[in-house]
Amino acid sequence: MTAENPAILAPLIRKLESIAPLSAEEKRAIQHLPVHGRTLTAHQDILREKDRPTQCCLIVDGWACRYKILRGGRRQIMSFHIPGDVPDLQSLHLQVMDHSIATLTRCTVAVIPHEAMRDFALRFPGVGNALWRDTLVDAAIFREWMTSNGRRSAFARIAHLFCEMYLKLETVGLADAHRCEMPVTQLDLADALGLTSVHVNRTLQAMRSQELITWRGKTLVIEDWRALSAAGEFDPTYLHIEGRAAA
Amino acid sequence: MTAENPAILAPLIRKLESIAPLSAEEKRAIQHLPVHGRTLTAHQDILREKDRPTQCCLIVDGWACRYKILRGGRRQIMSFHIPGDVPDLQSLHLQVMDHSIATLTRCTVAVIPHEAMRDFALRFPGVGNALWRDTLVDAAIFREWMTSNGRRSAFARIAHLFCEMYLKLETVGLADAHRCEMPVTQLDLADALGLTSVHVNRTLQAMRSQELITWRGKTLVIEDWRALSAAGEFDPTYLHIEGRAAA
DNA sequence: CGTCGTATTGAATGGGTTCAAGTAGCGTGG
DNA sequence: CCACGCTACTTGAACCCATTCAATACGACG
Repeated sequence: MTAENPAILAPLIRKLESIAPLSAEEKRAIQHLPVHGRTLTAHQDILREKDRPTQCCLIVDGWACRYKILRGGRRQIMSFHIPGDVPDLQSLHLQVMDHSIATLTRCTVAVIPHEAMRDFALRFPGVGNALWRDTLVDAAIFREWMTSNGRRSAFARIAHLFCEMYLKLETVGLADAHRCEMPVTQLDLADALGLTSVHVNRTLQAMRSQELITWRGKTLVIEDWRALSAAGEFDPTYLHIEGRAAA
Repeated sequence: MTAENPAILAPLIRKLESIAPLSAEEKRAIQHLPVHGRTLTAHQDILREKDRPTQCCLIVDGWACRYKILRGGRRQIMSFHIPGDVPDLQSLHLQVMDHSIATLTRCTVAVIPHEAMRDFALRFPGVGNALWRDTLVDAAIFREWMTSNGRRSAFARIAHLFCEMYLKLETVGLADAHRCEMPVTQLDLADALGLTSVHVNRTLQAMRSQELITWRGKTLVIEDWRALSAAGEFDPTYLHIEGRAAA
């Protein structure tokens, strides 16, 4: 029951290396985690509120999100997840899911039993700390989204999110030159930012007409990083990326 | 440099016991953590954005909050903290503060060096796990506040917050009979919920006229828990309190 | 008893929503 | 290769929840 394919764990290694250096031994150990891969179609639940999972789910390819549905069908998306992320890492310590997790695109995921994760964190406390650290960065991102939803205009919220996603992708080697994948719909964006898709649409048009971004197909290009990050009041400190300070 | 007064660490023990059982040995070890107490007046910063703290700060008495100031003086309060909380626990793993922490009332705090915290978590992995778990519950609360700010009406946001704070206080033995301290101003509430104090005021009046709450001086009474939690769509699952299920 | 922070009230304004209709893009199968 | 059908995107106009600005009342404390 070892990895069917060593490549399946490469995104996790890249992610962890962006948090803390890994020894050769640690990398080898990660490669031997007992995982198995699965392919999921777009818009498919991975976990649902109230579930009690016994395994973690690493995103190998594609995008996923956490979300919650409220009365009346309102949806709040709480985070977007990209290859290398383990969106349900928290389930190691919190039995019950307080939100759902779903794919946004077609996804390849790797399933890792809790048991294996726990053993691993004990045998390699350095990696365990990196994992804890990662959940703390996630929390910082939640705080920032809370701030956006509470105190920023629609224009600033969208700008801020684009800057954030670009940097996260760049950090794990999935973007450069201010160009990245953005395979979500305007409705997904609206539900992440506490807006309506109608208003997201109008605001994106303003953003395009000011030549801050291009977004066609599933590719986002940030045409003017300075102006966009200024509009979003974006300060990357909260992402805690090594060697990256305030804008 | 041991605790000047064993009582100073009692709130931490009560909090940790609400997360996981503690052995007698663990309790004794906590009592011997090298802390020293400080008293702070209301509205005083404990830590500021960009600080690089080398110690943690346990709230022994009084209320504190995390917050961030945006351009134009807008403020977002990201959490309220009560006795037993260690609002800067994250600084163990994240060097730079991405937000500030301040007192809301007169506070007694206990300062604990990072070093001592880390040693302690290594010697008592059970307690270390409880601490990690606590940061994950904090993250769940951030997600819930994000959801409030994004998708709930002013009325529901206030109702939701009151239910949450009451339960948190009750869990550590600081409230019962639907009555608790709420030593914050309407402006603080507004900045936590992404509203203006004017609108908070009007919404509180509606809430009072429906006889859901009484809030005079610094004491909140939830007169109708059922109605209030329904109005706030409050489901305590995200607080991950042992033995407490959905409403 | 004055003073400063907090709470309250009124009226005008506005950012974002709602509802409803129409258009473009794209994968699929005939 | 085009017709079909679905989903995502776009547009317009009316509406509303919450903000803004400004003024007044309260209340705790020295």
